[in-house]
Amino acid sequence: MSKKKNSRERIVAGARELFAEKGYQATSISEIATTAGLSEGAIYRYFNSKEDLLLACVKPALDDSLDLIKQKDLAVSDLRSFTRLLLEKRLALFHKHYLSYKILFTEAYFNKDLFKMMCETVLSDDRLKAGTEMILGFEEIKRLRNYFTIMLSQVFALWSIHHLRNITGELREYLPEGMSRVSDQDLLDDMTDFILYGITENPPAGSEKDENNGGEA
Amino acid sequence: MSKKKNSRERIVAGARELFAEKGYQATSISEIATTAGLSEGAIYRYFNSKEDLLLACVKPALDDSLDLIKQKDLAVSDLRSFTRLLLEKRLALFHKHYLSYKILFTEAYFNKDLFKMMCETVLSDDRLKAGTEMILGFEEIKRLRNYFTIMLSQVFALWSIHHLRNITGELREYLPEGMSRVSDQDLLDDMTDFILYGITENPPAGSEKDENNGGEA
Amino acid sequence: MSKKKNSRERIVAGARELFAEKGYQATSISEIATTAGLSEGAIYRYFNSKEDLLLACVKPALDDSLDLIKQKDLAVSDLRSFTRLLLEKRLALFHKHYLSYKILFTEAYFNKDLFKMMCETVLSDDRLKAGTEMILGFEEIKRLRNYFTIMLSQVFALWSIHHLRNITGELREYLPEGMSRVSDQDLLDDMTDFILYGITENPPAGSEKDENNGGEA
Amino acid sequence: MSKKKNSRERIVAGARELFAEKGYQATSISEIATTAGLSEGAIYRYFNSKEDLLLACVKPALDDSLDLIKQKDLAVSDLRSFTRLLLEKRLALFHKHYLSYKILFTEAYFNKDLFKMMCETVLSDDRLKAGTEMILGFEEIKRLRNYFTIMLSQVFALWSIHHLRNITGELREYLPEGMSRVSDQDLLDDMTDFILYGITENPPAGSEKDENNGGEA
DNA sequence: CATGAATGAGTGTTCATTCAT
DNA sequence: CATGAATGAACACTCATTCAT
Repeated sequence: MSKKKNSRERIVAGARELFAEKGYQATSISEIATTAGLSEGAIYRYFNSKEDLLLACVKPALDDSLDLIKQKDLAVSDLRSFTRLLLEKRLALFHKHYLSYKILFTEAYFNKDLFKMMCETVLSDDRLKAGTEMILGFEEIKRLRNYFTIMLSQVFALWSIHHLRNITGELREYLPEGMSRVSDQDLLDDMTDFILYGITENPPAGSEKDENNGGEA
Repeated sequence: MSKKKNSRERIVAGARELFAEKGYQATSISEIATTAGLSEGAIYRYFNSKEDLLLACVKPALDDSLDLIKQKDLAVSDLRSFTRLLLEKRLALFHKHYLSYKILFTEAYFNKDLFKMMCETVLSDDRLKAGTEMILGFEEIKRLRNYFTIMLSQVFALWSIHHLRNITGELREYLPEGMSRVSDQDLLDDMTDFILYGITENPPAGSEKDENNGGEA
Repeated sequence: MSKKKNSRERIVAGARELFAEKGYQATSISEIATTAGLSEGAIYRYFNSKEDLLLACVKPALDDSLDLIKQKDLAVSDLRSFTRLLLEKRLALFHKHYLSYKILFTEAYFNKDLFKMMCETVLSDDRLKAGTEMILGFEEIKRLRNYFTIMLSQVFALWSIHHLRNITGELREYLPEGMSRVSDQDLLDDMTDFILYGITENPPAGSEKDENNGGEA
Repeated sequence: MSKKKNSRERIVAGARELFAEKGYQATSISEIATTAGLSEGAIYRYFNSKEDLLLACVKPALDDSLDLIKQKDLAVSDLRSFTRLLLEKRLALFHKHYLSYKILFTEAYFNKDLFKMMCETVLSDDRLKAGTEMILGFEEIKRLRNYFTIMLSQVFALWSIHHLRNITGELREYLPEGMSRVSDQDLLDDMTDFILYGITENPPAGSEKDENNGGEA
């Protein structure tokens, strides 16, 4: 059983890496098998199809993602902490499941099942309801009209920053001197301030980041 | 000659649509030929390879994109107008070259040549220098540390919003009641305010068209 | 030991059903194993190969078939009884070993070993000699020239009728109203008369149960 | 065009031979391609799938078969001529399309589309209606109850004889001295007499075969 | 006596590309 | 300019068989 589990996990891990690296279509079962140290046929003992394997690669990330907003520790009282915590959790997910999210964001549009899985996780009724309720508790938010859309877009913004930091190497020859390597803590603080106060306003005294020394994933 | 040009353009237009719809790998030359009303062999009279065709599909969008920041009309004096104009130009590009950007954002990571083309356009020395100079002229910006990164991320945020609005149909079954269909003008105003003042601060009197305290979708 | 025999028989029974239903090539060892409630590997404890299993499926039918003409009760004095008895025995075999004959008639031509097994059983010297001797005893037979061929062909005719009766369900949509469901007894009587007197001559008085002038299906 | 047609026909002819020789499942596209002097991929320019090719192999035989009973020359006045002509036509089809019928009789049961094609041809309403009408005109037929079934079964009987004559070589080692090599004319005469009068009755004077010297396929 | 993980050769099928016409 | 037949390598997937346990 341990051997079997080992094989399955080796397959998934290798496939995830390859799918993220070269794309789903450009990755062959044969490559995945070689990476896992198995024969092609062996893959099909664990997965019915290449697509099944794709879904399996991404599932843990979506499961983890689903738990994000349910967690009790999101129930913080002030908007700044709430916003930062949300970003922090999201960034932690991007760290932990970087490859999976890379796969998701590039393949989901072309794969109906993946798209469905992603939507059902990200846009589940429960999540939306819980998120909306939390937000409605904050009076400081002045412009709610597109709050949902804006928050969603900031997730992609955060992803794009995280992703760019990860491919700095590939960008080096195109970027003048390499993008600023900002620490996670600084990035989170900056984004929190940005979301709350934009680029022109100073954060209110006493709300500044110095108080945020909490651990990070 | 006009016939030839005609054929070439029919090929590119059809290929762009197919690449955007189904992805590069999932689109066959045969399909493209059929769409263009030509034979498979005819494609190779205009393009040396499928990849060449891919690059050709995306080139006009990148060329247009390159002109964006060079234009004189970006030389506005106040930060709000500058920011809004930048967003507006960007959104206009997304409108005009929606299919091309869809292709870029999904294929560029997996195609070295496409990636290079995109980087050389988006991250060209000229662009960065010009952009940086403009920004340095505005004293209102309080937190410049990651200004570049943040602005770049907002481009992806804007793209994500635009894209989500375009696939509303596919999302309908996953979203509670359909995402708010905000007009381009409102979207640009909201994003400008968001970037400048965040979600908590009111814009300075007189800088906004409207007071948006309405409910949320 | 009883367990083992049990397993072996379960395998053979399941395989026979699957081979008859889907064909030899289209049936996988894995299916057979599942049907028998065993693992794939277990099959190879009882059979050296899939082909071995195929032969085992069909063997009992051939063994039974071999006994047919040897039996003493075939030694009847009149031709009608002899002919009918032969048909009756044959039909009984088709009933008892329907699946096996289905396999035989569809696979034997493509499988040398199966073909050999079948020929050695059906066309054995003993059988032919015994059959010929019996026939030579009947003076009523006017045209012996191809008696052997004709009798052999009637076996296939009988099989085709029996088989058609078994797949009535699948034929229903193609047949006007469903083929006449004739009882075994009537079928045997009809065929006997047909073989002896054809379709135009009435059987001699007293040699038939009934006068069949009824309509046709 | 002539080249193309040539290829298609070479593929079909080769496939038909291989399917008949080794069975559908046991024949690979690669073999068919080699036989036709083409690459594997080329097959798919002419047929969408292996199954399509199978149907194409068999179609001409079924088309010809469909025409059999429609032909005017079947409108003969006496039962003997009618019966013999039917057998003769059938045997001619078996000669002309021997390989196709071999395929049909071994694969049709396992291939729904083939089965359907065969049934729709053999059991078409028109055929049955036309056949029934013709038969009803003959008063000599004493036992009509299973006339349809019996005639159908005689087709299989005729097939089995024809087939056995074709595989005499393979049977030689199992048969005492080789089966009687009866000419087509004699076979048809014998079978006609058999169907009309069975094995015991002499045909009425003057109806004998000497009058049948007609050409044969 | 039985398992089931693993193999490896094979399957039907697709497709970018070439080239004679 | 354009065709479309042909290639050949690749693909996802299957399966009879083996073997360590």
